[in-house]
Amino acid sequence: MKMTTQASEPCCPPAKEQADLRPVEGDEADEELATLSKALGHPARVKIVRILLRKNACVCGDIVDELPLAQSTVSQHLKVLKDAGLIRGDVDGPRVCYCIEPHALRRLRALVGGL
Amino acid sequence: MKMTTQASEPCCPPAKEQADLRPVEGDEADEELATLSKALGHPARVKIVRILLRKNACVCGDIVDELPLAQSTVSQHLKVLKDAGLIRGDVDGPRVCYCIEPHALRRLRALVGGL
DNA sequence: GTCATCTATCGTATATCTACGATGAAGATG
DNA sequence: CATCTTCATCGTAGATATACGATAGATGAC
Repeated sequence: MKMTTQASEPCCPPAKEQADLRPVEGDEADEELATLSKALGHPARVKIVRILLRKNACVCGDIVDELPLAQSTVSQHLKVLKDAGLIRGDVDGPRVCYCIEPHALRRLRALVGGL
Repeated sequence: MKMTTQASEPCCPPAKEQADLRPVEGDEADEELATLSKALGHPARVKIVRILLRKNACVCGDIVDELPLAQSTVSQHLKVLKDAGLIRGDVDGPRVCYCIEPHALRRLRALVGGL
């Protein structure tokens, strides 16, 4: 029998809305926008982000089931998103719970909006 | 003597604001967001987009001067942006005038905002 | 026509990306 | 302890990206 997504304790609390004062222009902003964009620059990764947003909570394990890709490939995509700061992965026993980093998404929106 | 950016006739008129009714979710939207993001996924291309936005008009020729890259490399980046639909290039005599495709940028904002 | 200018394209070398199967590490279960 | 589950990492093959110099094509100036 398989337990599916039984997030008893939320690993990603609401997180207080905190203003991001960094500039949306300049070399650093350019690098940042490029990094975040590159991370979103693959359909599978866009889908992963949507999955995490849709459930609006940690997703512990069954991301692979929702994509037509091998487990190792999904793990690689998750790593790309994590390295870019867009998602977070918290170890919860035998599995890892992934969730969105809301402030990274807000930052991306700010940077794209600043164009 | 070198003529610099003497855009007598604007190749990129204001373009009427037209609502984009396409969905911001689903497989097609995912592909679209991935394509646009990928195009922005390099600092040089972010800078190019900013240059075009800053002048708010066609830029005819001197994009290369603003980047620490060879002319052929800049041309390649421009092609990536053009293939993604983010910019347009109009031949104007001996040079080519590049400008932003405003609706593509709006579409990107809508897609990112829809996350 | 000849020359200069601007840009795209070709060829090329190196690096990164993307995908997979196989293996390894950590925790749960018996 | 032995086993199962879950996920990361390794190794690898093929594709794509990135950068450059060299070259070609188109246009304007002479």
